[in-house]
Amino acid sequence: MVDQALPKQAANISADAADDEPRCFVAKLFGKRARNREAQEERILTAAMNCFIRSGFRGASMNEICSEAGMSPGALYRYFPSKEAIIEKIAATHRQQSSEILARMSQSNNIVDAITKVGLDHVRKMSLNDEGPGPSDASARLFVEVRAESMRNESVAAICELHEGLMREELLAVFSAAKERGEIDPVTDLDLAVASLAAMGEGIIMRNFPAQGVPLEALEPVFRALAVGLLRPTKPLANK
Amino acid sequence: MVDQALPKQAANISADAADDEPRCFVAKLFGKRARNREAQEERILTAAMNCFIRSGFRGASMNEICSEAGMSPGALYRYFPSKEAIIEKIAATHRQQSSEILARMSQSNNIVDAITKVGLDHVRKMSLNDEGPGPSDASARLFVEVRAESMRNESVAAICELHEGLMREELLAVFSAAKERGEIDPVTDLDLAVASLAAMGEGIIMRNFPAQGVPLEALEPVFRALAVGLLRPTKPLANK
DNA sequence: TAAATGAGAGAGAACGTTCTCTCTTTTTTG
DNA sequence: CAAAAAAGAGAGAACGTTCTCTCTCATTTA
Repeated sequence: MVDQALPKQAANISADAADDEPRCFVAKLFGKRARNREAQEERILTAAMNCFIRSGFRGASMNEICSEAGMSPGALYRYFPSKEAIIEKIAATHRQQSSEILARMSQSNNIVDAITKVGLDHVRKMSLNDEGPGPSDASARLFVEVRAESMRNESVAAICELHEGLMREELLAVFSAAKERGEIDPVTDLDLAVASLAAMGEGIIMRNFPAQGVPLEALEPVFRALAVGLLRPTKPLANK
Repeated sequence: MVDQALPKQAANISADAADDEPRCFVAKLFGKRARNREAQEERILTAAMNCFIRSGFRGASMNEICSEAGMSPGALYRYFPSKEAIIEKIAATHRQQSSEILARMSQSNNIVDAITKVGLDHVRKMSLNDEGPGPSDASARLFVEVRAESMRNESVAAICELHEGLMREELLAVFSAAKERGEIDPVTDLDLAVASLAAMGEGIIMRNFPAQGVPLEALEPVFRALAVGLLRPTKPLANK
């Protein structure tokens, strides 16, 4: 008696889960409705990002975002409870993209090559405006905007700290491994090297060299010099 | 008849110009009134800077600035025609402080020492909050704020470009001199080195290491490594 | 038909700015 | 030098606009 409903639900999951008209509670999670909701949220986020790039977090109004999304305020507020929530979501997405590049850092056994590559990947990803519209320095603008906001908005600060902490950990792990392999001078302060590299990488992303006519390849020796200078790698055949 | 008034003014200039109660048109420039006006402008700018550090250019309201300055809107608008004008003035002042450090760059004949020193000076000046109140990363906040604003505000962009152009010129001149002295590998791309150094310096200032517990001295080897890596100086007694 | 979705007017607060008025200081006049 | 006139400085209410967000009501979807 009590357990009559449960087998029914279970049956529905296995039988109708892929249907167009789900009739059970999983519909909320996987049905057409849910898919539409996600699409709308995406639409809003894309529009908001364009507006924030154009006018800044504080400078862009909800009306501007609504227009860009082709949506009424009533509709938009069905998907996001506040402007703040949109800001936080966009800050999180943007910083996550950064940290994902680091997470896939190659475990090459040449530490200088590894960080040169990761630096270039980072700049490539954050600088080149893959989608058509918008200014070529779109990502750099968003980067600075998020950093500025994180300095006076606790929620955004926490979001940044989360992803930047991950990035620092990742870098530190790779550096530590290289140190143990004897690739790096044991005297090197790894924490300082990580922090310095991160800060300088931010500086380079912020100024958006590719958008100013400096080709990506030109940055290769810059990152290499940075890596050599900060990590003081022992030469392949050390002379000591 | 027509020129009766004029000699009177001229006489006043030579006789009473240094008095407490000037009666001629130079009073407008050097009198008590003018001094008071400057003091008030200063008061407004200081208040506005605190507000902008706290809430950002767009986040701070004119009421907030008025309260901080202990002044009514009516009074404030007597000194600045708009919020925009205050923003521009503060952006200009902040960037000028940066460029002034570069302008006094020592003409040491050791290029690595020179840029290490200038880098440290820059961080010291921009990081340490000399005045008492406000967060310790006040200058870094303003730095990021100005950079963000410069990416979507043409007036602020022009102000930044002015001072940053001066800084680049100064650096380039020093580097060129060093190159001619044979201190730097002739192959080095000086323009790229200048741009990279500037970008990385901005990154370091932005992250405000001193405020995060990293002492200034710790940054000395970082700047040194940066200089060596980017400029590829020839060793005192080159081995080629 | 019941629930989900959206449009759009609009509420209410906050915004940057201006206006009017008062008080003080400076200059001119008799 | 005293009185009158002008100019400067500031306070604070009020302006029109714009802000974020809500509410009502129509339409679509299942």
